[in-house]
Amino acid sequence: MDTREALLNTAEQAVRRWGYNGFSYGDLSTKVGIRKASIHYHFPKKEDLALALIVRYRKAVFIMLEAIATQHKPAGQQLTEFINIYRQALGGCDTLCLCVALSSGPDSLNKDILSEITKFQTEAKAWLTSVFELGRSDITITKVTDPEKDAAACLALMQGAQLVARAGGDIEEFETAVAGLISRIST
Amino acid sequence: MDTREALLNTAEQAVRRWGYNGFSYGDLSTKVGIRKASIHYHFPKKEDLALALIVRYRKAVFIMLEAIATQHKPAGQQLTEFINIYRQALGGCDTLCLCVALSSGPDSLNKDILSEITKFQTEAKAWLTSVFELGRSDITITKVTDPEKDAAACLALMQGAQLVARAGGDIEEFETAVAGLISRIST
DNA sequence: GTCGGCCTACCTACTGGTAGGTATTAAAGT
DNA sequence: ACTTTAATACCTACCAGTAGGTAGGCCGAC
Repeated sequence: MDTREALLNTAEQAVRRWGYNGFSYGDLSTKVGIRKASIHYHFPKKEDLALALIVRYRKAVFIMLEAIATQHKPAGQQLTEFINIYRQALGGCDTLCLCVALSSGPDSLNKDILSEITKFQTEAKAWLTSVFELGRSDITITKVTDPEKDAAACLALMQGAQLVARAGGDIEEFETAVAGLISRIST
Repeated sequence: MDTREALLNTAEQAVRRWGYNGFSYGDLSTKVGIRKASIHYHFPKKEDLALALIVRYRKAVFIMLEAIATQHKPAGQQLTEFINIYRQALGGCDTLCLCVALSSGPDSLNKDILSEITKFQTEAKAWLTSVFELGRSDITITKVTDPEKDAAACLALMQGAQLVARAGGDIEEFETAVAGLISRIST
């Protein structure tokens, strides 16, 4: 397997579980089976790794979202699939969306990483906005008045629901929190 | 000033800015003007400090919530004040609700702290549930069907909105995210 | 004379990061 | 064909800094 990719995969798991400060080059080295110093060959600074991580993550998510959009399903169904992404990202209530995990402690994060997080959120809101717009016209999402605000609220709800569910260790908390949104989807 | 309280105040600011790993006894010692080792006299382990922190925070918040509840204002107004608490907790977009800050990286957090977070969220949801129940009967909150789910969604929305706003560094992101909820409040 | 509250001095573990060396491979020069 | 060069991908050994935490002493107040 590609070492670089193995490093990214391992680091991603760690960050989504414990946040940016929750992993070290030392941890990575034992888990990937490579000496600590060798990691610096692939990612000179920890920030480089983090940046590569979130760029990869953002692209991966938006490949998924574009795939959903190009199928031209009803808006309600697209929204359901969006919620599913966040539900699945929770795993066994011990992982978060990488963006949520990183945006919670942006102390150690430099400008580039922070702007990547912002970019992720901007793109997500844009995608959601068009879904809510579609939902208003194809009537598969009810009570849509301002798609942009709905999109912002939806994204915040997903992130918050992940946080609450993870803290409680119970995915049911996620379900309860998003139930209201789901009930607006009409088949 | 009471040293113990000064430690808690300083630590709280730090945690709300940078999370649990974002402060150290070394930081505290310089900021409070006490030697590092002396902090261990007040809080033998860092976990002890964190626990004291969140217990104090939870109690403080619920004194505020009870104060709001006992005034017996319309539900819409109570909800507005709840939102205000979270808005103010954001500060200049560099602080979070202590619970949000802590629940984002629960690696280093032991059982006691985690159960305090859960307790906070349970109590918050209970408070919100009764507000939404009231809102349904006094008709100051619209579209209330399931108060419990509304409460869970509301709490998640607040936490998520804080996260998004903090990452973007713009309080307008908070406003946009909660606009939909606010629009359900009828005067 | 005991105890609260603080101190100095120190410890181990670990952090991210650097310096410099070593196989292996592939291309380039003659 | 044979050598040289260079890049890749790793290594050992080390660094300064910081983390949380401990041992034991000092001193004023009751």
